[in-house]
Amino acid sequence: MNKEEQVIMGFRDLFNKMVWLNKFKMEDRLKDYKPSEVHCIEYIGRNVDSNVTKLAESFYMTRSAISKITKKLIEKGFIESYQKSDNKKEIYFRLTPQGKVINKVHEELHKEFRERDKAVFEQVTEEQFDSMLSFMERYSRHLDAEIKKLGVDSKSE
Amino acid sequence: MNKEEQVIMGFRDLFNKMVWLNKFKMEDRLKDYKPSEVHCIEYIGRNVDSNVTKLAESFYMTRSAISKITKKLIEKGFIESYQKSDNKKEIYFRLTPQGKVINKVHEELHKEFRERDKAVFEQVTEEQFDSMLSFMERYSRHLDAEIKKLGVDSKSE
DNA sequence: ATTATTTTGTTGACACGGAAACAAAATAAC
DNA sequence: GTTATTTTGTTTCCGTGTCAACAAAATAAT
Repeated sequence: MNKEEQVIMGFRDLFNKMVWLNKFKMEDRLKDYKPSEVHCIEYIGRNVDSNVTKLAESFYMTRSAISKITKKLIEKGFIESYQKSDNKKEIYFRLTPQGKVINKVHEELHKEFRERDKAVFEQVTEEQFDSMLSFMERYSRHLDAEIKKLGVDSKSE
Repeated sequence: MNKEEQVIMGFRDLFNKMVWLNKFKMEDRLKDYKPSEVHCIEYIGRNVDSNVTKLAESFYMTRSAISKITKKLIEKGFIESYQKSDNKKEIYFRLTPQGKVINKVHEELHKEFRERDKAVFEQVTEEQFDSMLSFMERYSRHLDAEIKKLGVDSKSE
């Protein structure tokens, strides 16, 4: 197995591991809240005028799925929807005070994760950081271009 | 946002993007086969004496899920189960000729993905590769240790 | 040897996410 | 200004994965 494959495979395994572990911790701390719900709360907390479409694109999920999650979050009172006077189609979301509490707990958890992984990151030099970041950015742009190709192709069929 | 967060977030976004795109391509080529099924076929093709438990641990999924997937794969004739004379409990899997065909197609696809991403990897120096790999390995071991802690704690409760 | 515990795999109920079909509003085309 | 197309969001149906409960075999404890 060459190094490219090692990077990809290691990448995948590491990611699965991290998601699994953090999900475990998350469910322990935020017992009644689903990961996807918390994830949405996080996004809505960070981005003003979030809507179903933006959330879906950001999470690589369907609008259908997001629509259901946000519906639940509204029922539970963590987010509320609002519209703008000049647009009767788009529906935006913002956190309620209750939602902000959840967001706070979520941020605390992330802080704990960072603390937990501090030792690993401390061994990384500035150059290594920059090298990894530039690699990821290049790779990401590359995939964006590939995805764009798909979009064009799928519509031209 | 500091560099650690950038790495983690970039990591997550990049991974989501890659999974989404490759899933798209995969479903285009292997129309009737589900990603999880193909994933299992890949693992069983690589590892002798695969069983439900090993697959579940490797994929960070429940035995329940794997049990259902493998059941389907047997019904479809892609894998077959066998046991050893000295153990009437454990059930192992191996690919059938038909399963090997799927595995072949799957490998072809991976080759295409590598080809597609070649340009990105060509810009990576040997030192950068080693640096990334050692980082991932360290991080992975670190998370393993954390997961191990969980196991001990959850049993000592 | 007998009993208790752990490991391994399966099943049924349920929740989550995707695909498709849909309605309503906004935008583009003419 | 009217019609066609696109965008945005929702709902229904269905497949997949998790959880909990379970049975059977293997292993540990005594």
